[in-house]
Amino acid sequence: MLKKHQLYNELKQDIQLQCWAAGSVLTQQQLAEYYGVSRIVVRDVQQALLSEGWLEPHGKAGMQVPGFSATEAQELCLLRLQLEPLALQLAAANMSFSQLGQAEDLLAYIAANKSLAPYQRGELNWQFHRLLYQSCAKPHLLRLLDQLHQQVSRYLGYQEQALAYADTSAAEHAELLTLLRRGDTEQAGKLLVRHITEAGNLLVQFLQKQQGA
Amino acid sequence: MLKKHQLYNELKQDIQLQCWAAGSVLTQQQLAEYYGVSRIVVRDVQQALLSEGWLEPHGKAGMQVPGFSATEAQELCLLRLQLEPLALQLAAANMSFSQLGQAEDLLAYIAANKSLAPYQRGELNWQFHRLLYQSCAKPHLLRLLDQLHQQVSRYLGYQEQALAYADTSAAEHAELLTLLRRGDTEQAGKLLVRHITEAGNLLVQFLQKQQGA
DNA sequence: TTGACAAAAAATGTATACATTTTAAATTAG
DNA sequence: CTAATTTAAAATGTATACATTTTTTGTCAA
Repeated sequence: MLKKHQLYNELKQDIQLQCWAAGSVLTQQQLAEYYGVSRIVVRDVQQALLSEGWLEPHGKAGMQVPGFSATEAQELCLLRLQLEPLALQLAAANMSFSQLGQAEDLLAYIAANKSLAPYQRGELNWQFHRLLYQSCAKPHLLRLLDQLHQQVSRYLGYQEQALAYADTSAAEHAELLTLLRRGDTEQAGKLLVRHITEAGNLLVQFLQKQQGA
Repeated sequence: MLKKHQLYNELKQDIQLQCWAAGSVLTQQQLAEYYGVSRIVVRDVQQALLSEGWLEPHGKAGMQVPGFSATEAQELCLLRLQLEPLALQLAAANMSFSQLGQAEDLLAYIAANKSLAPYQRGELNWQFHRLLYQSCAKPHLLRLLDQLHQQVSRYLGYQEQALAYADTSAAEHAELLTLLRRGDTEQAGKLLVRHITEAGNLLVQFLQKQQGA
């Protein structure tokens, strides 16, 4: 029988992989039966996923799997641009070489495993970014960034479109590390802005095309 | 018998008013007995308050009432400065006169009731700010701002120190409205930055003094 | 006295049962 | 046949009971 955090992970992933289609209304009973757990557990998990944007309220019965919109993706990109460069700038001052090393290990690991599942790759990429911001010592800022990442990662279940971008992305990550090691915070910040903007534009364009069709 | 949202409001307010001192560990049973509700309800409310920063995890038993620190207040101010001017700028383009009117009504109401409880005054002040940002049409940005406000308002339970600032604050609010009505987004943004910075500094200084003692 | 181990008490997690609310259906009056 | 009101079904909220985990207390041996 599934434990709470297991159900949390499974349901989240099932939503990301669109096993539950956007727009579906998921009731407690339905999920409890499907995953073989008690309704209480479902309630807790639904509540958690609700506060993280993986589910939306739906009147008084059930919760709804949210859809995708280019507008929302654009907003998320805007917020990343507003907060991540700040986090990087603040972190740069306190960043240790061991952290830069950890980040480099992550890049190497991603590069070595060419055939990771999209959502795994996305998760590791975020871990890389997260590592760069870690030293900013601003818990609330980091919390907001984690939330934003959750929202963005919901969009990256798709992510066939992002595979084309993987190489560019990896190259920019490496360059980011070089600049940080050199202490060139200024350039690192500018690169990060480009990096986020590019990824955002790619996603937005993809969604716009899809909305047109 | 208290309903869920009633318990939510009462407990939150009791924390803000320091009926439960910072550092206290609140168990489900304790709260269930004290407020005369079932543990299930307490669980839900605790979870909600946890995600909003009114409670913190505490090992595996109970949740802890968080304390106050000048550093945290500083961070919250920084984040407000990073996000609220952006929201105002985006909102300015779409702002209607009826919204400006609503905001003005709010100011008048606050001015008329000199003897509001501190937390009520704080709530109304935020409603004013919120109204100015509303038209930005960025749900996630507004959500983040609401979260930040919750965090800040936790600090304003104190707020004897903020009473001295009330007049200045009201004057700046009025000036903000004048600038917006005139369409001078640029100046309005600058004033907002000053406004948030001043309030932040006052709070931080107050906390620093208190930490010294 | 101290440290470790065992037993009991307390707290949380989870399931089941019941109550309330909401939604859908069905029946009836116009 | 339509609309409205009533009735049944379904979903969620809440309480109680049980299971599991954690913490504390107490005892015994070194």
